[in-house]
Amino acid sequence: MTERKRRVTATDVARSLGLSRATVGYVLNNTPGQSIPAATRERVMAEAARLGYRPHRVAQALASGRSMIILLVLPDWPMEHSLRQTLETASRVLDDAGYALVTYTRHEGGQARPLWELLTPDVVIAWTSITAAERTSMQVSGITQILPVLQEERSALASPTLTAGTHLQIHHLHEQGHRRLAFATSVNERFSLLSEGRAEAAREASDRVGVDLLDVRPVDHRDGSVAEAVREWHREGVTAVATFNDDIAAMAVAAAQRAGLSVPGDLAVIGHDDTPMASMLYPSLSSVSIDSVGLGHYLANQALHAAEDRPLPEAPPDLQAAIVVRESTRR
Amino acid sequence: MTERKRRVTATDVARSLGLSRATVGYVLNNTPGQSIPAATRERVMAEAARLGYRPHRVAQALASGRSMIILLVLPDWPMEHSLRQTLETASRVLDDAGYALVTYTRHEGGQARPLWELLTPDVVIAWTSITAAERTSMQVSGITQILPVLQEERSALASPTLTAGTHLQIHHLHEQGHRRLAFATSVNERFSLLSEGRAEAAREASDRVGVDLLDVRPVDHRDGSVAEAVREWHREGVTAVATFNDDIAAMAVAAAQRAGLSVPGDLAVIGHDDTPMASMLYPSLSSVSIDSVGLGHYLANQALHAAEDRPLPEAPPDLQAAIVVRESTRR
DNA sequence: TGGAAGAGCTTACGCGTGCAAGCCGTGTCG
DNA sequence: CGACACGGCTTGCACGCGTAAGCTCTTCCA
Repeated sequence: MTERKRRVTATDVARSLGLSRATVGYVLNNTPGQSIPAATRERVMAEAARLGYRPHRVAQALASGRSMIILLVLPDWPMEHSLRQTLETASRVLDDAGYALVTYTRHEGGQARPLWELLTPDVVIAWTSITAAERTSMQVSGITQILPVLQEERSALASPTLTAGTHLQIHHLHEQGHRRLAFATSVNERFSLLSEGRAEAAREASDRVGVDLLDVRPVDHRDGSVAEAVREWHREGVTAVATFNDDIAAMAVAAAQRAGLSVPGDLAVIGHDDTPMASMLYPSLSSVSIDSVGLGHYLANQALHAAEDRPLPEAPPDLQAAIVVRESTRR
Repeated sequence: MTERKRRVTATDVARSLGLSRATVGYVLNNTPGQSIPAATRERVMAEAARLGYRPHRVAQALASGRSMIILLVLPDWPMEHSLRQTLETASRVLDDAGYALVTYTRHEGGQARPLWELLTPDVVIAWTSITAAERTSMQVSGITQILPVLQEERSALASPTLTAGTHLQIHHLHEQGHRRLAFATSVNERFSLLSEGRAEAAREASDRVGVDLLDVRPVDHRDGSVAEAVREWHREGVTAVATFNDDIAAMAVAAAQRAGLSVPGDLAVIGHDDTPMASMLYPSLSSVSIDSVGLGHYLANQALHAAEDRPLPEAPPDLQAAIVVRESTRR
């Protein structure tokens, strides 16, 4: 009784029906090129259901050479709301196609055995730059499909999607009548890639719409750099700040309030990502909402193409970012 | 050349050395009960390294019946900072023992193929209540080790750890001289288990220290219920609010400010979980910091014991919660 | 009426590994 | 001098599945 229950295998189903395992396999997999009468098909399906047969994924993976697992390597960012939505969407799309999406956040300290060695995924999506060593490790583990998302070379996603919101921020501030702006990024090293990209986008957008971007700098609340930044901005006549994300925006608002400035009266602030937090604060934060669902679809499709060795569609995703206007920039 | 590189197998190593595969296997696994001279051991190790041999986890899993994967089913909460730290810790501990920790957040809509069917983990840790159907699905998939974390029956973790912080909140507010309190929970259904637990803890703690807990209610910023709550509290002489988490606390602070009340002057507010956000706001939020690292160790150890069929230690984890005093409750 | 075509199966191998059981040669002890 | 232990290996099966190749019997047409 303490003995562990053996799981039901395809052999059990076959034996119970007096058929061969192959036939059962053909039916269950709907293998093309086999002539099996509907009657037999039904008998097999019924018996499999009756016995509670579940294919053993591990054995399938070994035999077929495909694990039906897609591994998404995430950057070490706090998991924001929009990212979660993206993941959910991607996961659902992949699930419909029979794949499982597993997410993996790397540790600071570095893990001894990275997850791709254990899971043998069919595809790895690298939503963060991966080192040469990691790349080698993947290849040695037999992973041939490695999709970069943020990498320089093939960043279909990087430029348009991840910086479009920044352009919108600048446009919005300009529309609100602001002419002297600043951009605040994160001191967090992990964001550097994205942070740089958005800062650059802010410069471009400012040039284009004709406003002065007087300052771009990383700020933090712990070392007093936000406080300092806010003071300087005010002194130099900056009337609005665009930020890298909602966290930075929240910090900027708090610093302004501490300095006795009113938001948005003395300083307008706009965040990025439209975190739930943005609408919870006072003043509520204007922000940029990302098409996280669309992004999820895009990621999933990229992965599916790669998994089935089809060429990747080169068309950039049609993702929309949108300004969400709230109190922190409303006049 | 376009042909996919075959991966290096133990057979390759054996052949290249003129040894049998079994010997290679014994050396690589350090199998006890085998007498293999150091010289041979070294030859095998060297050759394996030279060829870049990596054991095929899938084959290992099939042969040994153990996947060395531990699946953590997470509630559908926003992934907070402390949770991330818990996961990192647990992941690292498990990694040292050769296990991989995979996290899985269930979808609202329900996924067709849950991850445990695809990964065949050795252990599933359910950090959220799982339905009977899910339990059956796991068992059919051959998973015998299912560890509940939040479940009624065996909630070694639930009561002490997840509600200790609430007691601290009440004590802290009492110490600060507050005598008429309220407790704000989340309207979010997903939190209900935890939410209820903490609300109950708040009642207990209030009784014990001798303060009046005048109101316990779920609040939200979207339907105006926070605003209403703050108004009523003020009218009834409530001077301090303890909350379910930092999000609720932030909402309460914002609502108070909107109503023209000062925090903490007119209303003191304390959060829970010590989110990074807590220190970014103005006024900064007092909160409760959880021993997330300790929790991670605890989870990992539970999983390890289960994975190796050892009895679970009944001793409750020695986890500490601590008040972090910031502006929102400082007089 | 003979042969080909095909329907409806089965047999058998491979995926890469863990591990029980066995096999040969040398040394030791009674 | 024979039995026996043991070091140092090898042979071989199992894990559960995908699937190529083959096998038998019927049908159909020249």
